[in-house]
Amino acid sequence: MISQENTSGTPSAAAPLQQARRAQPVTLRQVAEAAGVSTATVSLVVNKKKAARISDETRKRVREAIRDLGYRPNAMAQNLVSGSSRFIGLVADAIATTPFAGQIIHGAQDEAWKHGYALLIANTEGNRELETDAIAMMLEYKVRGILYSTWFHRPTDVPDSLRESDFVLVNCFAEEPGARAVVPDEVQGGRSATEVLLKHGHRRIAFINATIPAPAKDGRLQGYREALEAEGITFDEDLVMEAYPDQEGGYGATEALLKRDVTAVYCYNDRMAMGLYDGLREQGLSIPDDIAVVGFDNQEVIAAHLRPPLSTVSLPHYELGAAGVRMLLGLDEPQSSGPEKIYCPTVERNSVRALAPA
Amino acid sequence: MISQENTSGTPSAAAPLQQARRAQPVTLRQVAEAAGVSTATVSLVVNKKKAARISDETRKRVREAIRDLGYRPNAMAQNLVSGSSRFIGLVADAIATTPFAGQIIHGAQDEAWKHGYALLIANTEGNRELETDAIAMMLEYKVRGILYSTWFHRPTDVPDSLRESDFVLVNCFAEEPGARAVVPDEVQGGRSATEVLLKHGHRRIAFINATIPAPAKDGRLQGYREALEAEGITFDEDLVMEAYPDQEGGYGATEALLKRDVTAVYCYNDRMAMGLYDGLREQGLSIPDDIAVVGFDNQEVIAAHLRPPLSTVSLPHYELGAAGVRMLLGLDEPQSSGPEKIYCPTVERNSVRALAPA
DNA sequence: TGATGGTGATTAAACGCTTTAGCAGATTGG
DNA sequence: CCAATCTGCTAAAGCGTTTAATCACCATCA
Repeated sequence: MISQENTSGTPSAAAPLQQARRAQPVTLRQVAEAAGVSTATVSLVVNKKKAARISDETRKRVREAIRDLGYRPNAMAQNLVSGSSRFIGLVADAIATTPFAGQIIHGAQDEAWKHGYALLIANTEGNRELETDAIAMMLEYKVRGILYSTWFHRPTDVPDSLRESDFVLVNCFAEEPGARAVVPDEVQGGRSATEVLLKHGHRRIAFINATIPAPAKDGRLQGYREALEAEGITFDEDLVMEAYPDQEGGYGATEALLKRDVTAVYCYNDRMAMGLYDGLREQGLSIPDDIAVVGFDNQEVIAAHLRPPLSTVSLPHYELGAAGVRMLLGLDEPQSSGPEKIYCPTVERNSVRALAPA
Repeated sequence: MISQENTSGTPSAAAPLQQARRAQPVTLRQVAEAAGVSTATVSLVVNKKKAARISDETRKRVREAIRDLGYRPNAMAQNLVSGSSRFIGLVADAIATTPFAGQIIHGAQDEAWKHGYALLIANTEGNRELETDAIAMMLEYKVRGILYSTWFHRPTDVPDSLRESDFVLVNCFAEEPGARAVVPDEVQGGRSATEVLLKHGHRRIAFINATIPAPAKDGRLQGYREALEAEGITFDEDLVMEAYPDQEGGYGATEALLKRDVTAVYCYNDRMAMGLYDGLREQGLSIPDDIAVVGFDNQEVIAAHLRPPLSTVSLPHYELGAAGVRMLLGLDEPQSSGPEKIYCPTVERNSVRALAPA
């Protein structure tokens, strides 16, 4: 633990209030000298090579030296010599606005660590230039591969430099053949959302869809249809409305919704549901007694804390991140074609109640 | 662009549907050979050393070789030889639940990149074991230093291994002398929140504080007092209430609030304000006409989309991240003592209106 | 003419580690 | 008793860079 620069034991005068100047990191060689062995020997015990023939005596001496000196291997030197880095890159387009990217990161990190990889993350906030720099940085660190993720499910184009590495698209996809991708299963999610309502006896169920085109818009609608039809209910186009997918949109849809005489409504997302709550309340209607509501996305801050707490369908961001890593590493059996679709689980809270028999 | 393993031009049969097997990264040596010069020469032109004497002719040949081969420097080799890595570690305790950590990351990354550093991020989700592993990983990558961040402002203890590196606490602090820290200026924030109300003519202003102890609880209250007193209004203890700092808490505080006969209320955070909105609406009261409301935190999903949009005070997470990096790198002049306090700007929306003269 | 200086490059060592081949000495086998 | 085998360890090469030292060549100058 002795600094090579300052063996006097007194704090450097140059940095009086600062933390003590860090010693140069301890190297293998220093451990070797301290233990009176060669660096090769130290390396062998550090890496617990079973095959290596080292006496228990020596092993012990080395381990003590390691402990005494506080040795930490230099991962960069290891990567250099092993020829392959232990990094996986993750570029995200919006880490700072929703927790969605955070959940992807969380999942990716857990899975990556499980396989001995560290995550190199870059946040681009939609800035193309930053993105290019970020990918360049990852390429220079010779990452094992790159996860290219977006905060909402959408088509994307593959940046040129991305192609210099192995990559997987996460929560987005590209037409480009050979571009592997993981996305949420919107259709199944839409089906699940509708089934929650169906299960409680609702038959006339409205769907407030988004106005803006997106895979979610089509998928969630289709899921709604499928669930209805599986119950023998004919799809009624009049029951699907459209609004801008945020609180204001949901609020604004209230009037149109009430004209439909439904007992339940499935909203494109939680934010719309939040707005709708306000609209419904203004009309003196109570949830879930007068009308049942389900959302989509499971945005905790909103869904779990609305009054009553909102039943919704969860976007599997954590799983997307984890599955992205597995796909990158080739651990899942390869998809026959198209993106891998991840299941969207439903989370039931209190915005749906069994329909009282008429 | 020619793979050493497969020069036939046909895709490897081993990976029919997969992406083409990546070629081994191009090295300096290969560029040197292609350009007919030594590796030293290539290195010199890559790094644009002004001092180096290289003919334009050679420079051009080298650059062409670089372009043709698609050369990218190996950052790990660079770090190795330069003796110091270009990494800054950032450990966060909750990236997956709120966007707060995301904003810290965003700020830290921008500032780090500005100085040529890449961010090595680890999410611990409050798991001590993960945290230890994360710090170990960063230490092995010989990071320049570590930013240890928490998602809400609180005291923390410094994990032992953290001390092996330079570090800065971000959004948290420790008694430990020499532990540098950056935190939000809660007192100023509380003052600002109150001033928004004062500025619009309000005099009887309630404060719904949190029940759980935290620097924010004390600081925001003190700011409230200071702002009041600066206006010559004597602090009335009866006007400060306490509730659990979430939606339910805010909702539950409605009744107590209405007993106080105030024209405005300042909530400990946006989530409480959200609950309070519900409570007020149920009482048939309108915001901001019957009562003005300000929150704290500026949680976008909530504050910007409540009806009416909530005026609030922003927690400067982005700035915390950036300032953390600057402090780590020793770019800001050192604080005389205690954590550096970052300004909390107010963001005015529509939940406050000038008080009509009585 | 020989010293001096400038130009444009190269050589070689070093960074911290892994790993293969090999060495010396002890033990065993025939 | 010598060869073969085993045991415990080390020497040295190599990973992809950077950089100080050096070199060959040519022009200039006294």
